[in-house]
Amino acid sequence: MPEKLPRSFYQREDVVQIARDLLGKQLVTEIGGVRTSAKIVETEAYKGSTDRACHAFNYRKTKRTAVMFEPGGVAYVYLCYGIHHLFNIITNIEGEPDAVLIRAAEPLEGIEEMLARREMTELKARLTAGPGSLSKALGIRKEQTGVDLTDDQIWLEDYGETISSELIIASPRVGIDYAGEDAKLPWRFRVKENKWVSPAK
DNA sequence: ATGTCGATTTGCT
DNA sequence: GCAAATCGACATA
Repeated sequence: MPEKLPRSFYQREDVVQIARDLLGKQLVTEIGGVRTSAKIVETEAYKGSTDRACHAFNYRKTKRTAVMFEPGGVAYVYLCYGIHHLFNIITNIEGEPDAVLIRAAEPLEGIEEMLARREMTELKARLTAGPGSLSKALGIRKEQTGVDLTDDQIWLEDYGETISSELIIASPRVGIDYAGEDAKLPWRFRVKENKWVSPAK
């Protein structure tokens, strides 16, 4: 039987380690009465205290980032470029605004529903490759910000699959040139030679 | 296959 | 005002 990841998984201190650990876990949503799930194959870590690329850098708190200061184990969904809903998992203890962005996953359950949400007819990697696409396929919208990940709307399951470290590729995050030196940190993780990751750079 | 561009909320200058 | 943790449409080659 799969195990729902407990709050303690998210409340650990090292957000980079959590980003690695999330590879191979299943992201499950039950929104609108339909269960959909996908196996995570690509993530990125953001650390509020020291990382210029993070929205809550230097503990900057706004209406949008307030949820990042909550104890680990809740969802942070924000709108990027005015259109895309990007799904993040808040980690660490209350007051430490760290997050992991889920960038890509392999579709497993509810594929018909995911295709319908994306207005697609054929199963292609595009369905869930890239943070905006993935959220749309799983039915996640910014209204889900603050949802408790140990509750029954959005959660993660562990099927005991571990991705060995040789299969994890670390690389710099994209689209964050404004972050200066921090843009070079290798905090993006993906599963090697996996067809479901977003286009490699 | 590669490039440019528009969509359109949020927060900083 | 403008640029952003993006994507897909459309153009050209």
